[in-house]
Amino acid sequence: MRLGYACINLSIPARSNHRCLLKNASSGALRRLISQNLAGLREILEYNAARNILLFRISSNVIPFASHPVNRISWEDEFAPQLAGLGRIIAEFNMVVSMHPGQYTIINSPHPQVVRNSLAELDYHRRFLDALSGSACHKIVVHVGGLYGNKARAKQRFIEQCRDMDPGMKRRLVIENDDRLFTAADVLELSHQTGLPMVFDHLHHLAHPSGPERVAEWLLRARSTWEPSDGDYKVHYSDQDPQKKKGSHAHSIDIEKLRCFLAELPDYRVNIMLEGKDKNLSVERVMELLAMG
DNA sequence: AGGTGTCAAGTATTA
DNA sequence: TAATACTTGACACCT
Repeated sequence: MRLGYACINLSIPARSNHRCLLKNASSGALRRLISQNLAGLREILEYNAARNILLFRISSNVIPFASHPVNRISWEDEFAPQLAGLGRIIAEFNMVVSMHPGQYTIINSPHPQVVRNSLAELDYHRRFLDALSGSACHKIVVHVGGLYGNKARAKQRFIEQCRDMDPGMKRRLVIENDDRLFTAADVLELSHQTGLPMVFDHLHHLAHPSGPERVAEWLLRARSTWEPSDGDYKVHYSDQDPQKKKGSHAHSIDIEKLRCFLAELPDYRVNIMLEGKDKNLSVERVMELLAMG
C-alpha cells in the first residue's frame, strides 16, 4: 500500500509550482521557473523517498503555461538531464506519481475550441509523465466534465473523445467521480465504455452518492477496472470539513475514520491519495500510526 | 517586510 | 443577463 499527498510539501521550503502572470511569461522567465520547479520537485521526491512516501501528485504548474502558445520552450530537450534524474528516483524507489489537470480541462465540452485546448493540456501532462517514466502506472486523473443540460449526451461526447484518442495518451488517463455532476455509477459506466480505469474518490462519493451499494462494493468495482499494466488501483481519500459545505476537504485525516475506510478495501495492493489540507503532515502521521514508516 | 488584490482557461448556479 | 463559486496558492504590486 502506498500513501501519498498532492503537490505541496509543508515541511521543507522546496516548491514545484512556481509560476508567473501571463504578461510576464518571457522565455527567460519560463526557463527560470521550470528550472526552479524541477529542482524543487527533486527535493520533494527525495524527502518522500527518505520517509517511504511512495505516492505523489505532481503540480500541473511544474511547466508553467505548458499548453499555451506563449511557452515555446522545448523543455523536454532543454531539461532532459533533470527529467531523467527525477525518473531515476521514481524507478529506484518504485514510486508512483500522478497529475491532475485543473478545472478548465474539459474534454466532453460541446465547444470544439474548449476540447482542443483541453487535449493540448492533456498532451502536456502526458509528455511530462513520459519524460519521467515509460510505465503506464503513472496516471493523469481527470473528471468527466460538464453536463450541458443533458447527461446522456455529455457522457456520449466523453466516450467519443476517448475513442479518437491516441493510445499513448489513453494509457495514461483515469477518470474520477466528482462531488456534483458525475457519480461513481456514472464513472464506472464510462470506464466500461472507454476502457479507462476508475479512481474512486471517497469524499466525492459521500457528497454525491449513487445507488444503495456499500463503499466496499464500489471499491471492488473500481479495482476491477485496472489492468496489471496500470499498476495498483488508486483511490482518493479525505474527510469532510465540518465547518464548510459538502465536499470540502478537511484540514487533516482522522485516523479512526481512515481505519474504517481501509477495512472496506478488497485488498491492500492500492495507492491512496490523502487529500487533506495538511498534505505530507497527515501522510506521515498516518503512516506512523499504521506502522508503515 | 507585510498586506492585499489578482490570476489562461469553463461551467453551473445564483441573483 | 451578469456575477460568483469552484480550490487555492503564489505572485505582483502596494504601503
